[in-house]
Amino acid sequence: MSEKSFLKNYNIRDYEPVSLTVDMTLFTIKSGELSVLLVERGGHPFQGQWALPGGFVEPNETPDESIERELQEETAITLATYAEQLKTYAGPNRDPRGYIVSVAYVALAPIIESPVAGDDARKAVFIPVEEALKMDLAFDHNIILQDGLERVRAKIEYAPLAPLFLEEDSFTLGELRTVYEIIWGKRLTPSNFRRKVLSVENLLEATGEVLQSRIRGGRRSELYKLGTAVEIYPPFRRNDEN
Amino acid sequence: MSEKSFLKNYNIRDYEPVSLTVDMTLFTIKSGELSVLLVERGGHPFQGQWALPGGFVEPNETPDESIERELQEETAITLATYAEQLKTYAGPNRDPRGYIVSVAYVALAPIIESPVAGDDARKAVFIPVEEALKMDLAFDHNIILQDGLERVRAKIEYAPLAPLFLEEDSFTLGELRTVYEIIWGKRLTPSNFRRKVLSVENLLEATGEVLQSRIRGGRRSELYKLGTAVEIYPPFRRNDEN
DNA sequence: TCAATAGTGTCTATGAGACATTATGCA
DNA sequence: TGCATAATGTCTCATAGACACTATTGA
Repeated sequence: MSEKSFLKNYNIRDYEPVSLTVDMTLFTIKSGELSVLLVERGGHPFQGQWALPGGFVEPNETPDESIERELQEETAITLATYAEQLKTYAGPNRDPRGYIVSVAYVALAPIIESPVAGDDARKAVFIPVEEALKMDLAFDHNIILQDGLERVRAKIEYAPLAPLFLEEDSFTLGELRTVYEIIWGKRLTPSNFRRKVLSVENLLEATGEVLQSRIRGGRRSELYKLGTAVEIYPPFRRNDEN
Repeated sequence: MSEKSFLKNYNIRDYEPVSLTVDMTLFTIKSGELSVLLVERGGHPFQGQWALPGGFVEPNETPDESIERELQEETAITLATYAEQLKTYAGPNRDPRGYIVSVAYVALAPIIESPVAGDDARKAVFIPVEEALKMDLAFDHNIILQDGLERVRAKIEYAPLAPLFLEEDSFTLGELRTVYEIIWGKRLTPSNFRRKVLSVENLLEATGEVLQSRIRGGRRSELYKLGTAVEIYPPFRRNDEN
């Protein structure tokens, strides 16, 4: 501890301190649309404007721990969510309060019916990404959202993340396909999708069960759950022409 | 300005300030091996130990600008280099001096014969990555190096970055193939590699010239330079079994 | 001549898109 | 019966790996 104090005087205080925050792009699928969680800012700057949820990193936390805490606070209940670091946005002019470093994350969650407002009575709602991109978000959050969206679209090509958008552990191939269709914004041929996912070793595991209680017609489908594969290889492809 | 001062008192000082640094994994190919630039630390902590080059971000800089400055300082001359953000490493226990945020970058450069030592008289040398990974680097730099290496190996699959390891603007397909072979650590079939790179639209552009002055035997090869393509699609594949 | 590298061409296996066909369920 | 979704199967094209073969140079 005494050494730490000594070292603190060494050269670290020659530099202007900065503040560390985390921001997240929390995606879910709501009413058939890929949506992102936005909060209305309760304080300055950008008061009253919409922003990505986030907050300051506590002195005893890593950013990973901080984002985990934020996720719990925003979604109220403990969800089987997923978060990974996206990119860091920093500079002297991002925030009028000073030099702010924001470590941005991408997080995925099944639909949450009522995300709770934060401590400071912020409103929190899921907004379809198409709409959110057109809004004038606080800070540089439009750019962060754009980057986060691209990450999600790219990453489900080779990582088994799509099932995280589904509420149940077991799901039908049609449900899984719908997730891809919504995120990529294009239709996929059911038979080809089926062949593809089932050909990846250990990606899905058949439960042997069949989905009961269906709303509209159609053959009852088999239920699958995630297998042990950590990578989709060869990856799916979302674009041929693009 | 008065508003800024007011806002500064709003809530930003409720949080422990942190220090912002950048670190880079600067890769090059030296003597047929993928190598990374390491510096010997001149000051505490980890004095005398090897580390990735980096430094504190100045108050008026973004991390991107900071890494650009570091690159210039380390390589002395202005190189056609490339740098992109890798990941941010932060936490209360990474550095005995306090809470340090390090934004890590991946940078690529053609071989630099004599990288200069930094202001604090540090030694700077390129070390083959295989060796560097076995060393006990300062801080969490072993992890950063591992992550940077994986990024390079993955990214040359779909981004036209490999030519950045070559000194000249124009190069032969054999030279380009060798870059891939060194980075991936596996042999590629020359004819298949040729077919692959030439089939990607606008990836390479034939100069019409032929390489003169060859050391050992072999047919003289045509010279190519980078085209306008920003993406290699469909991507190269480095692994089938893996 | 031989060795070494560049460049061309061929065969084959794999994977993905397109799409037909059958199966099963509800209204 | 009609419609909707699930599941199976087939055809074809594009791509990549393996590899044979020719071309061109220096030693």
